[in-house]
Amino acid sequence: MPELPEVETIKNELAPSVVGHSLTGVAIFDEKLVAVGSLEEVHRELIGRKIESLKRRGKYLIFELSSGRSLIMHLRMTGSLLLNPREVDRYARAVFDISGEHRVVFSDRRRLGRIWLVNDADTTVGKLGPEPFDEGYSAEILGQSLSRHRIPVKSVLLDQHIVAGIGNMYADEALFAAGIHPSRRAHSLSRKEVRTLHNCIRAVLEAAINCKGASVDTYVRPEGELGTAHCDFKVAHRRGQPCPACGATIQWIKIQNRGSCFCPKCQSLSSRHTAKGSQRASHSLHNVT
DNA sequence: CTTGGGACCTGGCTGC
DNA sequence: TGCAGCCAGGTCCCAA
Repeated sequence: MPELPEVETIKNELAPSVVGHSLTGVAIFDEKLVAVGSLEEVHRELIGRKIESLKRRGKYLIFELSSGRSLIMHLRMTGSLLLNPREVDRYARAVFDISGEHRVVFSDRRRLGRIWLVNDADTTVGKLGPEPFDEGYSAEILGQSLSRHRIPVKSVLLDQHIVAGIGNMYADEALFAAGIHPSRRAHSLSRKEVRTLHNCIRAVLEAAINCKGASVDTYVRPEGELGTAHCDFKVAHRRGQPCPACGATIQWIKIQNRGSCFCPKCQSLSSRHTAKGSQRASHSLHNVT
C-alpha cells in the first residue's frame, strides 16, 4: 500500500520525466477515477498544460500545472503510476502522454484511487496534519495530539489530520521500534515514550524511503522495480513469525478494524493502559508541553 | 468536539 | 473443480 515512503519514491522517480514537460494526451477509462471535475473538464484542462512541479503532501501527489491549477492523485490501496510500461494492462484507469515520449499509466487493481483537478491544492490537502519530517512536527506536538485522545495510540498515528503520511504498516513498525503496544490509550503515553515514538516514526519512515518503499502487495516503483523496505520489517506483515528481537511469536489483533501486528514481549501492555482498561488509565495522563 | 462503524472496491485465499 | 464468502486498508461519511 502506498504510504509516505512509497509516494515519496514515486514522486522522486517520476519527476525527472514529467516536470517541465507538457501533457500531450489524456485518456481516462474509468470515470470514477475523477473525484472532482468531469472527464471532459479534466481532459480539456490538462491537454497542452506544462507540469511545473511535482510535490508530495502526506500520501497525495500534486502535479502543479502551468494554468495555475493542480492535478492531485491519491493511490489509496493498490494504485500505481507506471512510467513507460511495455503495455497498458487491464488495471489501467488512465493514461497520460507527456512531451518527450513519456507516458504515465495510472494502474489500480481495486479502483479505490482518485484524482482531483483543483484551483488550489490546499483545499484538498490543507486539512492534513503536519509532515513527519517538518521542523514543526516536534515531540511536543505529537504529545499534545496524543494527550487529546483516549483511543488506541495506533489509531491516532493513522489519523491523517494529526500527522500526514503514516499508514498501517509503518504505524506497526514505528510502535514496535518504540516498544509501545498498539492498543495503548493515546493519552497514557509518558513523556519519554512520546519522545521515543517521535524518533521512531522518523527513523522508520526515513529507512523506508532509503529502501524506495515496501513492495508487500501491488506497490511497484514507476519503472517497475520493487522497493525493499519490507525486507527490514520487524512486525508488519509478519503475523505468526518470530520477533527478530526476542523470538516471541508476533501477534495479530484488530484495532478499529485495522489488522495490527506486534510483539507481545517487546511491546508489553499493562491492563490499565488498554483502550478497554480501567478508569485508572486517566491517572497516567502526561501533558507534554 | 470525539469516537465507532459502514461503504467503497476487487483479487486472492479459505473452506465446503 | 467450483463457488460462496471473507479479507486486505485509506479515506469519507454518518450517527451517537
